Amino acid sequence: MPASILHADLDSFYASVEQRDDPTLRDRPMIVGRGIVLASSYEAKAFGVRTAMGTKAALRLCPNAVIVPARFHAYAEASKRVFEVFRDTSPLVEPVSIDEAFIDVGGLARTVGPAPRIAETLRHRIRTEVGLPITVGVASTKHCAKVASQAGKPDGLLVVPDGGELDFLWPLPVDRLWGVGLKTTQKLGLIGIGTVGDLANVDIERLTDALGRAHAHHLHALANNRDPRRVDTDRRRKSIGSQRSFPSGGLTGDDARVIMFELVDQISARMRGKEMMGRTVTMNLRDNEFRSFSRSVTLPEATWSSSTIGRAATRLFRDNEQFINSGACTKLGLSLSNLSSPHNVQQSLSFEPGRSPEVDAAIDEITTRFGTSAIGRTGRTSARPDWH
DNA sequence: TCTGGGGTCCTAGGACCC
DNA sequence: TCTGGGGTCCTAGGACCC
Repeated sequence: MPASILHADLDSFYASVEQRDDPTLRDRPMIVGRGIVLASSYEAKAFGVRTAMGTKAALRLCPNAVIVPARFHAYAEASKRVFEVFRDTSPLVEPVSIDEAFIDVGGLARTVGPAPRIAETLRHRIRTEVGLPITVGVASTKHCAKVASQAGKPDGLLVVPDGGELDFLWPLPVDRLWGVGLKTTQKLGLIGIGTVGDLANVDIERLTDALGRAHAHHLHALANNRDPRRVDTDRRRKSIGSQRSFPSGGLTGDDARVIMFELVDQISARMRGKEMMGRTVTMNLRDNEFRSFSRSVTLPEATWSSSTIGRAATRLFRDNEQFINSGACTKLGLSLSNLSSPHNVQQSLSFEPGRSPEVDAAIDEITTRFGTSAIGRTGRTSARPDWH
C-alpha cells in the first residue's frame, strides 16, 4: 500500500486568519478567545499557552500576548476557500473539522504525480491563494497520515515512506495516537505502556483487561499501523446542538427558561437552514463540580419546528427543574439527533405508483409531509423512507 | 488550570418483538 | 407454562477531538 493518503491541517487556524487579516498581529504572541483560549499563535505557544486554558492563566504565562475576540464568520469563509483547493486537488476529500481533511490522491499518481509532490503543491496553493499556513502528513493509512501532520507542525510536510510506518510511530508517546486522551494515557501508564511501540507489542489480553475489548483491539491495530478505514467523502452530520455555560450560582429559574427557548430557536433555525429534521431531543446539563449528565426524548416523527422542539425541551426542563433552580447548574445545552432530511426521502424512493395499497399510502404520506415536489415527475420512487 | 461550544463514537442495560 | 436466541430501538454515560 503506497503512501497516498494526505491529512491536511491548517496551523493554529483561527489565530492564523486573524494574523492574515490584521498585519499588526503578525510575528507576535496573540490569542483568540473569550474566557478561554480558542487558538493561539506559535509565538504565544512558545510561552506555554495552550488551547482550552483560561485566558487569565494564558496571560500569566505570556503577559505580552494580544487577545482578540473570535470572528467565526471569517473562519467559515476561510475554511470554504481552503476546501475548494482541497477538492480541486482530488475528488476524494473527507472533511474532519473546519480546518482539516483527509485527501486520497492514490488515483492521481499516473496523471498528476506522486503524493509528496501533490502535497507540496497543495501547501503552496493554500499559502498563496488563501494566505494561510498548512501542514500536510502523507502516509499509507489515515491514522498514520493524521499522526504525521501533527508531528510535522507548523507549516510543514511530513511524508512517512511506504514501509517506514512503524519506525515513525513506535518511538512516539501513546497520547499522540488519534483517540488517546488523558484517561487512556493514564490507564496505559498503569500497565507500563508509554510509547506507541510499547502499545504495539503488549499482550492483547493485558490490554483488554485495562481498556475493554473493543478499545484495546482498536488501539493495538493503530499502533501496528493497521487502519483499514477509507477516505469517506459522504459523511453526514449526526446531530445539531447548542449550549451555554454560566458561572456557578449564576443561573436560576426564569433566566434558564429564556435561555432554553433561545437554544430551541437557534437549533430549529439551523436545522431549517441545513434542511435537516431530527427525532431525538437531548438536554445536557452540568453541575458546579463539572459533572455532566443528559436526558432525552425521542419523538414519533422527525421535526425542525421550533414549537415541537420547544415542547419536548420544556418537558425535559420540567423534569430537571429542581436541579436547574438550585443554582448548581453551570451549563444548559440542547441538541437534536436521529437526523434525516426531506432530501434523503426524495432520493430513497423509487417505486411504481398504483402497484399496491402500501405503495400508494406511502406516496400519500410523503406528499402530505413534504409536498408534491417530493415525488418525482415520473411518479417513480421506492424503498424505505428514512424517518423510521 | 477552575475550565467554551461544536461535534463523533462506543458501551451497556432494558423494553419489545419474533 | 416456561423457555432460548437474535435483533432493533431507546436512554444514559463516558471518552475524545478541534
